[in-house]
Amino acid sequence: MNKLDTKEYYTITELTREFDISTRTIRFYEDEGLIKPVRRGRTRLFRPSDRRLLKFILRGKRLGFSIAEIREIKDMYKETPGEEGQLRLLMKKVQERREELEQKRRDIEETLGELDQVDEACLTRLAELRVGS
Amino acid sequence: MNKLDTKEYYTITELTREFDISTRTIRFYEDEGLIKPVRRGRTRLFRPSDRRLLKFILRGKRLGFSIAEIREIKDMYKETPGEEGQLRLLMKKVQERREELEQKRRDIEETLGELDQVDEACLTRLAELRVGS
DNA sequence: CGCAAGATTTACGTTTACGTAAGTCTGTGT
DNA sequence: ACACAGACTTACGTAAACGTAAATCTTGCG
Repeated sequence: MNKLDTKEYYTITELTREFDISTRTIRFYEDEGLIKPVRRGRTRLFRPSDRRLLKFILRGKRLGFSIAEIREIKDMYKETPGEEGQLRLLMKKVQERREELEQKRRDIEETLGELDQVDEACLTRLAELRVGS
Repeated sequence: MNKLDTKEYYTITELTREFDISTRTIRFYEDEGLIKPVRRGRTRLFRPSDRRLLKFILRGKRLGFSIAEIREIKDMYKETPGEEGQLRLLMKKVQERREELEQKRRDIEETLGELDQVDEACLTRLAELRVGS
């Protein structure tokens, strides 16, 4: 279906180039148990699912989450638990993360607003220079 | 005008309590040149502007920015430069940060969407349990 | 066959952002 | 006068997230 997702396997360097990260970083994530590529001999082979996971990790990093937090969030996607207590616990965690993300979103809006002000001040100043202040 | 912002000075512990951080953290930010509280003897006195700056720093941290990045962003607010070249440079930096923040925002939306899915799956599962799956 | 390219493991090094003593100093209440 | 709370400096310690170097291993190509 999707050309980008139909490739059987990716090599580690393909991924480092696509995402602009080092091999060390990818291997580190594997050490941390976040990715589990298959092997041909000693060589790692990354499936599309591994690639998606890597994307997920990097997205988390951009949002300032630690490896531990990314692991926790990843675990929430694992499988819906069967027992009610576990379900409630999971929903609680989901809610916490949601609130955290909503806070981040507010932080972003505020910061963007401030940047807009800087930008406007710059434009004003530029106009002044044109006229000759 | 604003009660929360009319206090002349805040002590370091007042701020640690308000923002739930340690004195070490605040002093560290001062060492990094981000805050410059005045002194009465050796004791630090934080003005409302220092408090706002601290808020700004913590907001940056929540968004995953490093101290160095926060410093850079803070410097963008400093004063609108007079020279055209500097103005263009500043506007370029502003634009870069803006794009970065917009990326973070997209990341947040995606993550929130996924969390919603988890939540829904939980609710479905709960309903099944009620009926007796 | 031989070698350069790209993969691997092992392991020590480094930066960032504080944590955590240890020892002082100072103002305030009793 | 004295203790005690709260602030300070100095400085070593640490967890997280990789960077980097060294020493193999494998494999396709001329």
